[in-house]
Amino acid sequence: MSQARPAARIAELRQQLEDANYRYHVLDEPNIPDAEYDRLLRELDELEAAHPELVTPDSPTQRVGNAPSGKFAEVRHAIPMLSLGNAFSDEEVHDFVRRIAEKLQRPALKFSAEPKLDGLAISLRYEHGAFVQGATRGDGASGEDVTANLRTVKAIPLRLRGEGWPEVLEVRGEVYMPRADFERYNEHARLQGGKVLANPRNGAAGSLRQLDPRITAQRPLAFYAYGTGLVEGGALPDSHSATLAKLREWGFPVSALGEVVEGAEGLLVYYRRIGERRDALPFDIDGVVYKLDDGEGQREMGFVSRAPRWAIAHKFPAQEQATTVEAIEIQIGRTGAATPVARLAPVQVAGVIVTNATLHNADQIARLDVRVGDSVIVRRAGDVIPEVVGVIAERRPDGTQPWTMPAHCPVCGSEIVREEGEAVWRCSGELSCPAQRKETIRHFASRRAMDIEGLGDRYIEDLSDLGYLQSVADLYKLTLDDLLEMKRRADERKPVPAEAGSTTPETAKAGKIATRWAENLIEAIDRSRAATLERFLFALGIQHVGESTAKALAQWFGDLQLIRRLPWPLFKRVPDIGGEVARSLGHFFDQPGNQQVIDDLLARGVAITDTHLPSGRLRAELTLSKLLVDLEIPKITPVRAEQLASAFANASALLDTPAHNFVSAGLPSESANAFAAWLEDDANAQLLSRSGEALGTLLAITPEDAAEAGGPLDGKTVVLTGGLASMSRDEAGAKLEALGAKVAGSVSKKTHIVVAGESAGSKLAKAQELGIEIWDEARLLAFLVEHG
DNA sequence: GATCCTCGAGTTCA
DNA sequence: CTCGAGGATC
Repeated sequence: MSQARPAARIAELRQQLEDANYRYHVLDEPNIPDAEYDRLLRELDELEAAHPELVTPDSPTQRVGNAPSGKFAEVRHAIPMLSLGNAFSDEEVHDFVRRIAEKLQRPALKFSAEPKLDGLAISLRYEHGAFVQGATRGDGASGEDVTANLRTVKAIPLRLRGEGWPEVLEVRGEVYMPRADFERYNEHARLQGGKVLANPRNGAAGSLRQLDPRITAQRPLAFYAYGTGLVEGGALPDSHSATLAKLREWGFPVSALGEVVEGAEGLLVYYRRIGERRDALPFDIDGVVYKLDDGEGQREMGFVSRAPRWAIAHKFPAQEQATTVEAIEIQIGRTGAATPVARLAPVQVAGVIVTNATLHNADQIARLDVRVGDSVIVRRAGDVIPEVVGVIAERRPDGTQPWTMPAHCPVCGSEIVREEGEAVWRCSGELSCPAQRKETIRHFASRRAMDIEGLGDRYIEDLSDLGYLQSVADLYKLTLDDLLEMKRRADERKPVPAEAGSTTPETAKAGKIATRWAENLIEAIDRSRAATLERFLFALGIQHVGESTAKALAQWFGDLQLIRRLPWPLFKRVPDIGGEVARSLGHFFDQPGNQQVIDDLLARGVAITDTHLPSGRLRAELTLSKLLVDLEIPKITPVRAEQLASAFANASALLDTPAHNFVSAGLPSESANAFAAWLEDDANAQLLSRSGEALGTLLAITPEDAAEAGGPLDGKTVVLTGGLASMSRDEAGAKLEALGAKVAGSVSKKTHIVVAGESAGSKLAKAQELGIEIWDEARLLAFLVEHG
């Protein structure tokens, strides 16, 4: 750099920075890394500081102004910023096209179509190529002067590029916040304890209304141009698409998704294509906009009140809606978990009517401070499940109270309690609580458990309320007559609105249908009698025992009679079962009521189809030292357990042993005393004795051969995502497991292969990010064929 | 004790 | 799908 010619260097730096900006925001082809950009900007800043006389308002260093202005001035739009008519259905789009075709008497109309960003409409005024004023849309006739804030938006050029632009040019477009930037900003704000933005749209709007442009400069705002306003001292091309192309040349970002399409069919195809990509786009859109492309046609169509007749916005079903909370009720789950659910005034969100939304737990309610009577924003996040995003504070009616968890279960009246350090509150009624009983039955009968088809929620409700089902075992006691009687009584209880003049033949028909239903259900229950151990264990609904743990238990121990009598520390020999889960299993089997249910189930014909000996892999795990560690005795570390195990032959030898004998075994006196003290508790001594016996029994029956048949996928972790055409994901998972793979539910760096089916989502994205091997369905099928 | 990875549990509507 | 928490690992 030559000190003698700072002006030349300044001009060069500005050019480089502007080019970089243009390539980044308009062409989407960055040419220099961010760090390099920052370096150039710093150099320019220093040069300008040394030569203040060379600073111009359109320099890239001058984006962020200083003094907060007091208030926004009003700006009158030379040409009003119009609103657009809306279309919500295909029919309305056809009407729109038909109206134009009739008036213009022209077939094959061409439209310029582009996504409608969910941001804030603004107007930018350029005089002789320099950005002089920017305003919000306001009411369309006049808006607020937010020039200082708009200058901080890097996607907005401070001076126009190229040539041929009019002396005065107003550009219209949308300021928005890209979704990823919004998330990043919020994450940062949360960490700093700052204010979190409700959604990208509000974020963009709020950012532009900041009085201090230095705050706006920190917000990740972006911009797309979609049209023009006043044009003086020059002319624009006479079609919308060509105008957009010109704007792009002059330095404005223009949506890359814009297209020129023909006729109503073309518009609808475009609408669907964008709709499919909606979730994957980096920004929120609320629809697409169609504009008649040629200027002559536009002029001929003219305006109706304040909207052009040559353009329309075709909206997507709203993903977020406002509604009111009519009540907050709690639901009791299978484990007694009390989940608050908001009852909402019905509202259409993303195509379905939503009346309920989970509030997860009491903490969540406290965080959002949702109250009965509040207006709230409801969203169907990504998939389908509605959630309350936030409260509209301004609309809170007077006299509302913060919500609190009720002290008693609304179903059984038992106390609702919360374990130390846990997030969930639980009804303490256990199986005396009808709600928990019903949920337990529902879980038992569910598809992935015993798979009793036709036993819907309503019937569980009725059967349970009318006393036919005290426990899951009673399912296998039901007779055809029971079911028919139940149905009759249930109908009496809550009669179906009786149709006047209902005739006998109809009643007979209803009777036939009921009989048919009952027969089918009885048959389904009968089919479920043959169950795998894995499904059966899962169906019991033991806390912390889901499908995966149930499967591990079945594989390692193989026999229900063994499992149901195992002291809890032995469960810890199975990988992924720790103290918490082991105790939960022990607690379940310790309860006589549960053992009775199991006995009843077996007595009524439930038969485990795959009983076998414990897995050979278990043998290596069956040592006294491991058992001693699993008992969680204070001061007994693996090293101390090892010492005890080598000095004593078995668990019973440890009983009734004075502490000094433990010291002779090599234990420090502290550990020896702690162990002796632990043994003094009868319950502990008994647990040790029982566990020792169980250890011996297991050792006696566990086969020696630990070798497992090695499959081609041994040791590989596979994740399935998306839909497969040739089989269900479950089937594919079973086949992969048969080849030795471990099928996991989520992608991590430990994953070896991801099988991506149709419309795979975030898991596929994550796999690509982590550079994990990805198979499509064809690859999977080829592999399965190759290996049997 | 911290961190990463999984699993369990709960949830909506047609 | 998302959250919370249990288990494994360093």
